[in-house]
Amino acid sequence: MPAMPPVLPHPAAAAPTEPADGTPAFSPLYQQIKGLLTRELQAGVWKPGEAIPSELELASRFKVSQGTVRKAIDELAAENLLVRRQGKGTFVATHAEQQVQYRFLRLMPDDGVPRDMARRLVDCQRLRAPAPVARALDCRSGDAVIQMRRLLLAGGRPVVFDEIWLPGSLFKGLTAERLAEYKGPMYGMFEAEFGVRMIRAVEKIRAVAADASSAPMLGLPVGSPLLSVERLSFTYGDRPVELRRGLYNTEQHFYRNELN
Amino acid sequence: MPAMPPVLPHPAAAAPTEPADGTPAFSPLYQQIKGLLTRELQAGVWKPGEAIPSELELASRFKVSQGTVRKAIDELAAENLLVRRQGKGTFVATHAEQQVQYRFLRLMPDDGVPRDMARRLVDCQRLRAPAPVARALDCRSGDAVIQMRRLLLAGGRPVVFDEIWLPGSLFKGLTAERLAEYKGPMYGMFEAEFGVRMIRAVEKIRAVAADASSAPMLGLPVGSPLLSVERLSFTYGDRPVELRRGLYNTEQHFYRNELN
DNA sequence: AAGTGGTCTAGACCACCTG
DNA sequence: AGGTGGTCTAGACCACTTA
Repeated sequence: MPAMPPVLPHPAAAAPTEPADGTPAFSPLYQQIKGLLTRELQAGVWKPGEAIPSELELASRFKVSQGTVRKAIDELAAENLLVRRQGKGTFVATHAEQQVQYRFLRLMPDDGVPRDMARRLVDCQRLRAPAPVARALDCRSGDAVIQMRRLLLAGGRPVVFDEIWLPGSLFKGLTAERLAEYKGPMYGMFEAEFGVRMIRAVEKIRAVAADASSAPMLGLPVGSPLLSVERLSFTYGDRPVELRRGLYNTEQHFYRNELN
Repeated sequence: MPAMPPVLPHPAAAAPTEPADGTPAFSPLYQQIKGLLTRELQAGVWKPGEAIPSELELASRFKVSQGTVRKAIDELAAENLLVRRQGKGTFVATHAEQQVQYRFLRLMPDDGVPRDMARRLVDCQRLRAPAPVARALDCRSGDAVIQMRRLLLAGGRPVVFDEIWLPGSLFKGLTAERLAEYKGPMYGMFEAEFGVRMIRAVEKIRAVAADASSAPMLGLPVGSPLLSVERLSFTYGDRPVELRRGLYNTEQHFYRNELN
């Protein structure tokens, strides 16, 4: 006698084949599980670096098979929200305690050996969002934002000049002092101190000429070609939470990208 | 009575746990299947755009379950070697007949609406590989290579000036005429006419100043900042088969990149 | 030894496409 | 109706980690 086949579709999967509005909207079970896990991550049920419950535990909690939980976790791991470690468990991804110091920084020295860079804070102030910044951060022009500028140095020489904009509402109490005293990557501090986790980002890259304000910062003559990297970073739910414009001196470094 | 459990490990999986040399070298079944499929792709058993055998067909051919074939194909699809189409089959990926005209070109106009660009061939000649080109293409300095230069134009204005180097051994018979007459993306021609398929690429991006030879090509004054995009493209087995250096005018375009 | 993720199987059913 | 990929299950066993 063969194993009992399921008699009914799984309750959570019982969605109409084609809703009235024409949108496809058929959601496999594992996608729903993925959504539930994402919401718990967003709510901070499990902190960055912590283990989430085991696959079997989650399977019994959600009343699905291990394989279904597994597929959900697979996708979250592919999106770098979770990290699997065989024999140990599945962990919430974190920007801190990471082998790569800057997960989003694609700059490499010409010899290809990544070395870690020193940081030097230039200034940090609260002010009202200029219109383009407000547009990018999806807040109102004039809302409180934090602007901060800093340098990254390789071998004592400035290589990157960053100007960073953060929504004031999410980063209350962020001051130059707290920035200065924190060790490790800035995104690590953001998630540990402010609960803001950068999930993904898009960059717009151009070549520009160094102007009178950026040239001295990088110790270059005005007019030198610089890589302009404008980055918009997102947290859960595709909410933009950081706008950053970096000017890179690419005389001894390059921006590395992989295509496939 | 429960279903008969497997009595022996699957023959193909019967690899020693720890070989003498210390390298881990445990290969799950689906990885071995993936390797077999990759070799058949490389050998050209199935041409770009064609369907490969169905999962059940492959499963019975390899004497494994459908799930194992499925996982192998999943990975190949994630690497863009195969394309799955529900209800139709699994197909060999191709650079031709693709919705995106240039799969590897990340350049976008400022308004974000991708338009297709015109091509203009500048020149195309065979010559002996200079040392740096030979090093990148993993051939001997002095070997025959094809050098070709061309422009991409948006709205009639030049935006990209490319210099492309190809190993002569793989592209016998490539001439300016054949390039000019071919419609569609160049990589599409490479795979259709020469059986060379670009699988992945790495790019090194810098900001440079337009020099006396590039500035006129792009209709810009000498010294204008340009994005320099050096791309090395690989085919199966990580063999480098194209070196390309593009100079992008980023006044009205930007290079778009996603991080996650 | 126990717990975790990783692999593999066999089988059922669903969604999609084509004759 | 029949074929293809896509989802889901239940269960076994393997590899890795920790105690």
